Amino acid sequence: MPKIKNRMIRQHIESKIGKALTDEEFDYFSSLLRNKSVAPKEVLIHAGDRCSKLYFVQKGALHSFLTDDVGNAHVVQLAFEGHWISDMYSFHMDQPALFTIETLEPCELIVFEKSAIAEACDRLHKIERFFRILAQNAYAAAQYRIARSYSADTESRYLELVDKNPDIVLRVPQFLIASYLGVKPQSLSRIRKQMAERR
Amino acid sequence: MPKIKNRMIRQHIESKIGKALTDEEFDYFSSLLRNKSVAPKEVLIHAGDRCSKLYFVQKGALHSFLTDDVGNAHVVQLAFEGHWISDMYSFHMDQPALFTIETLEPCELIVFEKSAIAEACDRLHKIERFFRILAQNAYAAAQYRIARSYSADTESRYLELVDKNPDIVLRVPQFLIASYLGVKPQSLSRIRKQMAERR
DNA sequence: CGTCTATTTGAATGTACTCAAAAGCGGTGG
DNA sequence: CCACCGCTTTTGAGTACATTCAAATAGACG
Repeated sequence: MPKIKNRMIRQHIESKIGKALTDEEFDYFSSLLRNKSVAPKEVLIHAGDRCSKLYFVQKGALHSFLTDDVGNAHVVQLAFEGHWISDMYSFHMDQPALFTIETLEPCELIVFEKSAIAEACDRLHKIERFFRILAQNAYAAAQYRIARSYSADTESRYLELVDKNPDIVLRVPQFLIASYLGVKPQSLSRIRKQMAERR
Repeated sequence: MPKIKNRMIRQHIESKIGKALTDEEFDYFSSLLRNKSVAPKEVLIHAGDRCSKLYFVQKGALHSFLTDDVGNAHVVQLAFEGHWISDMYSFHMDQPALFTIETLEPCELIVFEKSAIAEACDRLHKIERFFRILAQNAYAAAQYRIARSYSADTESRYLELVDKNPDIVLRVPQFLIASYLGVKPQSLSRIRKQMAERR
């Protein structure tokens, strides 16, 4: 029953734009999107493909990563309930995707096609605003992450990550967290050991 | 004469949204912004302040940087003609600025106040769209930069930077370029030496 | 219970770092 | 015009920290 399943996204939109959608507006918007269930370890987007979708996470966890020339994977984003994930570079720039996006858990997603978003933005000013705010928030978060990567060491960033996302250590394997923080799993293991030894 | 001075921004907006603004629309928009000339080495935003402005660079060069706990500066953005610069984190999140923004050359800027942008976005759907696309592009560029920082070494990123911005070596001191690339000036100097030795 | 993967630990290595000093470069004033 | 000054860039030498390689331990799952 999509009305129930999409309640989360309606609240999400309304809270971002700071005003309510009419039922008519939301029904229209709702008709443009679809729900998708995905098993763990499924790849939604392969690096190199074109990505013309945005995914909203209703339930589950995913990560995006890139593989460098020597074959090492680097986690770029970890996404949980209420987050968005996609290859924004590919989506907005019409270029091959930089990242691969893969589920970590069974996921309930809402899929937004690029064409549907374009249409909704044309038709409803409120939806255009929503996506403006979404992009701004994402950009601000990216800036913050860049800032932290310069100004804080791995230990601080690990603690901040766990603090903001307490269940991350249960839901995401440590080697992916290490990768997200930009270090090797051995290094994160040693950092955690040091922290434990200091109590 | 503002009409002439703002022609650049009008073209910029129209090219981003893919349609023309009426004279009426642009005159209204134009009335909300102001021009500003700034001498080199002037600080526009101090880290820690609230930043409620966006700057569009008509002429000149600027950089944003943050200072870490041990006093090292890290360049986050280099902005030239046709670019935007601000502390987007502060601007969108209403938090203290992460970065300091400083001119490198004499600059001609267009200043957008947050309140003016909010008003223009309310009034004109086209302007809302413009700022959506702007934020999306900025985010995509940030993702690309993160991807490159993982997958390419400093030498490749230096070459890419110079390639995309040939006059950067003339306009920006090398130690700032090094900082932008995330290394010490000594390291960039050595990298350049190695490149020269390989011919 | 056995297999596969993740995590931990150890030892050696390497790359960028710090400290330090010299050389280069640009602008100012004598 | 040249000498000096401040700042940037280069170069050298030693260091530190994450990395690599390797192996052992621990956990998860059929």
